[in-house]
Amino acid sequence: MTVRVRFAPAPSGEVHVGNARTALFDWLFARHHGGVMILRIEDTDQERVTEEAITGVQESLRWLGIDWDEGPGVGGDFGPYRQMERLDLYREVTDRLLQQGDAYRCYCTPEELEERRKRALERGERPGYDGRCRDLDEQERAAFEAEGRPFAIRFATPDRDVTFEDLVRGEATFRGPDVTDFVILRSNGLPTYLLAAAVDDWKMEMTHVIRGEDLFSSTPRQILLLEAVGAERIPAYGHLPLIVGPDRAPLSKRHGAVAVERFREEGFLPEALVNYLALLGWSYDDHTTFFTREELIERFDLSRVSHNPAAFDREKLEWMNGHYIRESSDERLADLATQFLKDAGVSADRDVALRAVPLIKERMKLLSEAVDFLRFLFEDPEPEEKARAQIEGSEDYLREVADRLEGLEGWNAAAIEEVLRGLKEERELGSKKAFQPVRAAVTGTLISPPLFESIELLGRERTLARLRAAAGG
RNA sequence: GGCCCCUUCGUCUAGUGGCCUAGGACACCACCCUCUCAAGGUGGAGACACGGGUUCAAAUCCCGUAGGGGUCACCA
Repeated sequence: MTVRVRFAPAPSGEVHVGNARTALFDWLFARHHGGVMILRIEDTDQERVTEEAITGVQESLRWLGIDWDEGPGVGGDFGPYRQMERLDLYREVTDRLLQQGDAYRCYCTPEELEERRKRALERGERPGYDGRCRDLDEQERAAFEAEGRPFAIRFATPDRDVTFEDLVRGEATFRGPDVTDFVILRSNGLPTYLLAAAVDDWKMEMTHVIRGEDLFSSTPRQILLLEAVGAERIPAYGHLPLIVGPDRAPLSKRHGAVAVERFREEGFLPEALVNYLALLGWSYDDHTTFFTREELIERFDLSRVSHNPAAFDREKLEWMNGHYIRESSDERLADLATQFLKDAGVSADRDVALRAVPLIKERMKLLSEAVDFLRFLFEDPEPEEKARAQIEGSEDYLREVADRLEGLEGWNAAAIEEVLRGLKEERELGSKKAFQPVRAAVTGTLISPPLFESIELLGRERTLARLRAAAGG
């Protein structure tokens, strides 16, 4: 049997890392088993889903290197892969359920439901649907119809327990009375998640449904639904622990960046995010931290997925990103750094960036840091406050440095270092006194790539000009 | 509130009754290296939520308590 798994987002904004992690695990599971990865767009909530977000999901997944075999852009034998293009299917299933007596029209208005839910909660009772419209008699029904009341279609859940084997948490049982009747078709004619997802999982022949823990309790409802429509096979379900913020509350924007796209913009490498996310809720052994994509695919196993919510730790992600930056080729880093520089409004030259990359690759945790490190190579610096403080009082010294550098025969880091160290010795200066004013004058900052190499890269002409400008002419 | 799940260093985790004096990683501290900042090296501090059992033996099994999370939507 070919493993078929799907990632089925409801694109209403940017891709949250929690969803990205779910997508990753779906993908790793599919690839590990040589199965099929499907991307399905759950766009039945017309209020929230946007076309832009639908494109965004695909871009984010592609950036992460998560590809799909069926879905938007690639097609497949089980399409269409957008639920809004499958409405006939859902209506057909709903009609069948209605005919079988497994579903009924519910005339309760949202206000009434809200009111009753509130009262139930106050009385300490279960707030789920109370089944009021399930047993309306002909007269009551006729009255509502005559009134022209809009109605939704509810599934009449059978009064029996549902047990299933969860792929990550083991056997789970839901008691009949705890699974209340739920809406499958809204009054606007669109299906709810419960119906659409279940029907699609069935029709698209999903073998495994791996999703977030927030969907855990929708499982019995979907199983009941599939049993009622006579699905020939019901997928195996697995629920992943949620990702929470440092305060253990659900991870959200107030915790900082949570969207994949934001991480990209901030200068994270996709392999760093993937490696980090893989380790959020999953582990391989007691010591392995770095995994290539291939190793992840080979070793991924749902049985090693944790059961408890994991806190997102941005510092560890950054550390890991630094590791991957150091591992990256200078060529790739040069491309990326140039792009970040340009996005920051600095007209950077790729060849210069390539020569500078070896100086900064072990200094960055984020690619965006390349901007501050390399800016001085492309534009004359406006020394920051602390840099100015270093320059003040060192004017004569800087002038002397300029004079000596001007007479230098070769122009390379070693020769430049010799000159500066020579002067340092002559004047009996400490390292700070000797080099920080120069760094300040040349780069406009006190934190920069190594000085001598930076000066070499800058070139004699610009170095002398900056030194003399700082010295007051 | 009902139901369900979870609870090992601050964080991610290893651990499936004796290998645990509880291992690794991030973060933190100290030292080394050093032109700034990093990177790197060495060392350090730091956890089995609590209370009862079971057992020769429990982080590991059972019960309870506390805390956290999920869900009970015409949102997914």
